[in-house]
Amino acid sequence: MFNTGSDITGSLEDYLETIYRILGRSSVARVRDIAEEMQVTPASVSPAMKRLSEKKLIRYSKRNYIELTEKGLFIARRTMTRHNLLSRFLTEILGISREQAENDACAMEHYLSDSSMERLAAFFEFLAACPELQVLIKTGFGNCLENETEYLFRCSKSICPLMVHDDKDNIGLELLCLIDLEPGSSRKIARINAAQKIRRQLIDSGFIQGARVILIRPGTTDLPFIVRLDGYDQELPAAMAECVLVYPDCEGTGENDNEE
Amino acid sequence: MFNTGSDITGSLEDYLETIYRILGRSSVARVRDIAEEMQVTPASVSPAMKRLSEKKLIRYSKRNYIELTEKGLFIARRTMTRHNLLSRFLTEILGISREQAENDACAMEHYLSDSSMERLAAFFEFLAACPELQVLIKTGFGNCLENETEYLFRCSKSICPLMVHDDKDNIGLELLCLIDLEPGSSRKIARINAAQKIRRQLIDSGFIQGARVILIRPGTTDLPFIVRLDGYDQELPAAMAECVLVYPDCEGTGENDNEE
DNA sequence: TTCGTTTGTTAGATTAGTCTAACAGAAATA
DNA sequence: TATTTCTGTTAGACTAATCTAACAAACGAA
Repeated sequence: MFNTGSDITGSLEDYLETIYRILGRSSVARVRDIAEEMQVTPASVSPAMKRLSEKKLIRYSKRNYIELTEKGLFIARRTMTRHNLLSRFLTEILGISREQAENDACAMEHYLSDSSMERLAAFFEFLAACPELQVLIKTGFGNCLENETEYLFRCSKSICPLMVHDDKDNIGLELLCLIDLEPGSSRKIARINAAQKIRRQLIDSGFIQGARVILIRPGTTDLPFIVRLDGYDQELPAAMAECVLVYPDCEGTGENDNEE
Repeated sequence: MFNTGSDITGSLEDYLETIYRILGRSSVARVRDIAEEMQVTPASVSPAMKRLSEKKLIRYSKRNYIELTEKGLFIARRTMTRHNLLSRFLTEILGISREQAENDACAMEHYLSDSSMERLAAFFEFLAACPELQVLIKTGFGNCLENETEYLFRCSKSICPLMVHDDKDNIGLELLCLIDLEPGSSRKIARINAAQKIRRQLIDSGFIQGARVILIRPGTTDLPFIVRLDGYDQELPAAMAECVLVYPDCEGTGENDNEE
């Protein structure tokens, strides 16, 4: 349905990757092994092997062992590498659980382009070359995630020794709350100051750092705020609007300007 | 084929997202607009609208305007948010071109789990709260990418003021080259010291930072090295093996230990 | 009001991927 | 050797998504 980089489908890439993985730990790969590993029936594997065989990605004659061709090996390895890179990013940088990361990576690996893959690989090399920076990111971000109950992102000297600004409660420049804006003002979101359910709801609705919001109509505890995002007006109960912190200047920090 | 988070397919999520985007900029959404935006024929859109209608994600009666239901709006927004997060990560952090990033994000957005999405959003908030760190990552990584011809990752004080180790040519601890290892030794990869084609080939083959390699048989300029990776032996011409730098100790730096 | 033009639907084909159920070949066992 | 078990294939059904070609409805303009 979507492009996969190679000229084969995501499903076939998965079959190749699975064969690769099996051959990496045992001497032969059979239909049954593949079916088991991929949680499909052998009846699904058979025709898939036929398709792979036609595309000259595996060597296979009926009821025999399965071998990867040069070309098949290449695609399998590349897919596996994408998988590893994505999975490592999710676990090592974002701190996602191994299981969830594997899940996500399994699906996304088919759609990461060559250039993105290369950059992601370079990113890990960069972090490896800068161990101090890597530690800073991991512990800093880890710290932020830990006090999830209050979900306050504070950049203090204890987290980030780079800080040049004063070690205030906040991040140096004061943030505004969405509810304090004048009607009609347009700002960029700096942070969602909420945890759990409210945080999830706001993020699902597109309230992410760097996104631009316009306050259309202020509200009260009874009357929801109306806020424009992506050119779309949506209602926001006061309890939620309170949690949206924005930059004080219209342009945001300028750092993340990705508007046209 | 793969799980999408919502209980609908990636294709239907795309339709919802497109409708959302169209309604964000104009007052009505018609079959023709959707077909044009998604580069499919109107004959493909019609049945898709029927499927969405059955799932109560849009309100649609034949030959009329298309409206999102509450539930459809929710899925559309969440998909869009995932898209934006992925696209921003690819452009802002990895420095991928906007076009390529859009492409990748378009496909991957359907498979990023809720928890990963939330973490990615938090990651941007974290960087926003630590502007110094953000600058460090962007400029540092950017610098590394720039001198692509020699593709040397050096962590010098000019890039990273955090450096506690000496400002040597290399990253503090000396790296070894794969070709200098004793046969049978197992090391983690630190960096690929090559650009362009050789770099691409090595990465495609799974030679990424943190991956474990075992030198099975040393080679010469004529005889390729044999190296084990993912339990798989592969031949590596000397010219390529020379570019693989590994950590001197068996455990790697310990930072990225993701072996079982 | 009538006739193009635009817009949307339907029919029918195709591809990919999955399943269950039935069958076939090979290996193991009695 | 005969029979049972394991393994793999095939047939047939189904779903999702796309296309082309033909048709139908609505709109606009003369």
